[in-house]
Amino acid sequence: MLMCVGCNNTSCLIKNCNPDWIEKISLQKNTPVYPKGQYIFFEGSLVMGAYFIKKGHVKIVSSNLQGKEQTVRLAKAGHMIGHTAFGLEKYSIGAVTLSDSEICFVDNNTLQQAFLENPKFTIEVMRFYSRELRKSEIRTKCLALMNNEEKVILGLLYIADTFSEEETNEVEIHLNRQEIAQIIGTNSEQVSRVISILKKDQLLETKERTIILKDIKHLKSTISHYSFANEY
Amino acid sequence: MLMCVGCNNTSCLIKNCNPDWIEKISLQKNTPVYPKGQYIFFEGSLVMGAYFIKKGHVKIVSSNLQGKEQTVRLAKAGHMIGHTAFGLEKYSIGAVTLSDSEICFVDNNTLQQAFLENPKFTIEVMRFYSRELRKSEIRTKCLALMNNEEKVILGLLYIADTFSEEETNEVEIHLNRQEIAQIIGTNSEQVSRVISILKKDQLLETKERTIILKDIKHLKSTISHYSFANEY
DNA sequence: CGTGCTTTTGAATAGTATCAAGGCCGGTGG
DNA sequence: CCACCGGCCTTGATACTATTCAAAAGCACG
Repeated sequence: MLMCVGCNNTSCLIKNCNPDWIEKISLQKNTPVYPKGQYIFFEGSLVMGAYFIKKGHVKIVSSNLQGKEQTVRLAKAGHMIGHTAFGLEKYSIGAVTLSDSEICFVDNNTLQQAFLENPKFTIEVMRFYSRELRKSEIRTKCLALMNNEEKVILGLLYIADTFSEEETNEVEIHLNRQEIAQIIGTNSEQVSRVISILKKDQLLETKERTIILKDIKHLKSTISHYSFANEY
Repeated sequence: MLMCVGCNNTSCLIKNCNPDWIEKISLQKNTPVYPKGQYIFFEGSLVMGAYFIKKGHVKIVSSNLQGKEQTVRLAKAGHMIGHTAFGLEKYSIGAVTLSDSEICFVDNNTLQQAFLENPKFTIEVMRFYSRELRKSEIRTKCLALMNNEEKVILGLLYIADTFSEEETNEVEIHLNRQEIAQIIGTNSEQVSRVISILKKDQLLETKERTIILKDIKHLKSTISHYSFANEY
């Protein structure tokens, strides 16, 4: 049994509950270990509760019936995925791990009670959703107005932001071309082309199949006219 | 002074506060009347509080520095716009009325206190943001995967959903081609072309400059393979 | 009844997606 | 250890879609 007290994930939203509730949630939740590439929940399945990422990286995906898949959000430790539903409701999105992950699941009933009795917790969850909504809306704008090259740069920066722990000017990316393409709504060939151009411009290197961004600041500056602040 | 008690907007989130807080907010808020086409707040301005739409329709917009504007969300009575910020923070988006509107403004301090003391209110605001996030993510998918014709249909349905009060199979739309184009990330010519096609197919009529959707159900069915549920 | 804006439509252009082929590993099995 | 196989990546050619440019028609307003 993994207790929340002593959990090293300082950004976990559950930490905003008061001590007895943190213990209550500790006892109720479970925290499976997901290997890379595993589904956490599927599009169309029933919502039983919410997931709090303790460790690892996750993509939120949505498909059409022809099987084309779009990645609509990336999430990392401290993020909440799934959502809180009253009664029966189905996920309109799915979630897949991008790296080995540990993810805490809390069921709807416990969550509802926790919300009612822990205002600070509820407020922080609300603010989390509010922030994510803003980010999603800025992404909508970018995907609507940008050309392919700009979109690829946006995607790489978004991935870098999600995957790098500390502030740095150099980040490694381990997603393949297809996965990057699905984040920005294009195909793997286009991603490959843009990466080739950026390689010529010395903005990144590729070693085997990992991409190494060499100059995050410069990359950011190339698309900075689309939004102020570092929100993807 | 417009008091919340007796306000006919049943879907207002503030109604979830307890009676004394509803009165407190009533006394503090103010409710300007905005004519059509008016800015409620600008991209880049300071966040002083949140706005609750009492009456009317609003578009949330975001621009790049070249002046191209994208509409990222539509909002109607009962929706909350702007967001709750701690300390100094700037809007990354702007809001413009699409029809004559009445919009209640509540400042940050009052809101913070209300959140702390009205769990039900906070929960409903959280759930509102959660729902909007899901809708935004489904929109991301649609805009990424759809072709132009499908996007126009999506846009028309989204507008119809926002503007029509009751469930009906026929809705009038009073936005111009340019405004529709900005919702789906294209230009007015494309919108015009698709509308011509849909007119030939008897799915809509145009009278002067208003668009009348004649068969919402049929329009929905043409893009139904992109998502289940009626979420835009 | 002009004047100016929006809409519509066509044609030219640019950009993106698709198709196809070859190269580059990494893994497997001889 | 090496050869082969399969998957991913890269690049080019082609087809297609969407954007841009332009012109004419429609409508709204003074």
